[in-house]
Amino acid sequence: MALKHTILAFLSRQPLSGYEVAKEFAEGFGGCFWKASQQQVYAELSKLEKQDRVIYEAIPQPGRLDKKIYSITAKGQEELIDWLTQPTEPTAIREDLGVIGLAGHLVPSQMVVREIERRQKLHREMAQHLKKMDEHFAKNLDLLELKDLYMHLVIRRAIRYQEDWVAWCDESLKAINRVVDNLED
Amino acid sequence: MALKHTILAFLSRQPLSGYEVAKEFAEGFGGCFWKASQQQVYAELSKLEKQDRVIYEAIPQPGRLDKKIYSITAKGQEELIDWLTQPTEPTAIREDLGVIGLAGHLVPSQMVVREIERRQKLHREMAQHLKKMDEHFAKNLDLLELKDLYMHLVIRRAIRYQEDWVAWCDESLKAINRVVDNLED
DNA sequence: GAAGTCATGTAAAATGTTACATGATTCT
DNA sequence: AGAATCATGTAACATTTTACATGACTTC
Repeated sequence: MALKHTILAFLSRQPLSGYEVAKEFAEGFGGCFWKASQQQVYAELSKLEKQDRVIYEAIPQPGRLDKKIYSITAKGQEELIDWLTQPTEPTAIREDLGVIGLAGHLVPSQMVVREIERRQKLHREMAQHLKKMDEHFAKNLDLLELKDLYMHLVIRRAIRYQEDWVAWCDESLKAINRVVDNLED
Repeated sequence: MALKHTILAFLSRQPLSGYEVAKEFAEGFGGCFWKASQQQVYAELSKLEKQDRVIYEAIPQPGRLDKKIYSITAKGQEELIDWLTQPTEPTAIREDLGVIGLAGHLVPSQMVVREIERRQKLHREMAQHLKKMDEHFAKNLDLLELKDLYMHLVIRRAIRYQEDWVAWCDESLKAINRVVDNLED
């Protein structure tokens, strides 16, 4: 399970509130390669706090709930490093669109085509968005310190992933059209 | 949730026993884009059976437990088609190696390099294996009927995915080496 | 004789998703 | 005035993972 470790990794860079951690997952770099809901984040943080992996400082805010600023502890960092030291396992692809490969013959090919086109557009947009996030790093590639280079590489991973989807959609649409045209002759 | 639908999709091609479905996930095309353990498969199948999405015929086997051959029912096929008709959502990438982008600075860069090299080798092997599975389809690309073309496209998706990993590893290793060399000067 | 394959499951624990709940502030 | 953002959570449910359990047949 990497949710725990991802949160620890966030906090190893800088102290953050639960709200900020959740936002990081939803919009930030974290969301490039891991996903977690707000509820999961709050639950995990309070668990980590009980285990002394993180501590928080409650900041009173006028007219609002206290903001809990979480920081990683020595114990937390130890565990994180320990985890970083283990070999990683490739994650299995879990992709709904893949089921079409098994059961696409049950629906008209036009529907498959339309769905692939829809997905292609989506992935194109995501790639675009990620590229914007990466701009700052990509521009100064030769000046980056290691810490930022790693960040850049993760975003690059996500960009490639999205672009690969776009290319696959292209390839697939062409192949389907070819076969469908053949059948019509 | 697509486990249910993936199993229904398998069965829409041909009746299978629980054991065979599980094998499909572990080794077959199904494993390209979805993953499920044997226990999950058996649990899901008996649930689907109670809901009349599938039925089974028990085949007695000498000196062995009965083999339960599951087939999809009309109701099951209806549900599957219904599901195929909905738009799919891209799956979030969940990838342990990504955490390194956030916390790689906590360990020596050599360790990061070694891990990326290890992963590159793994993905190269997986791509190789998938290409073998695809050979039969790739050879007869222009003769494939739609059903088999879809299958080919799913395998292609998986191949691209693995090859994209390999290329990213390459790119990343070069970038890290460049920065590390700079620091040493 | 040991390892691997065929064949089925149960049970507990960990994780993740969905829905609900509250309430002030800031932006349009 | 309504929507979005900041800020925290609880509870129920679904899903996944891990460990356990059994036993014959086949291949090295």
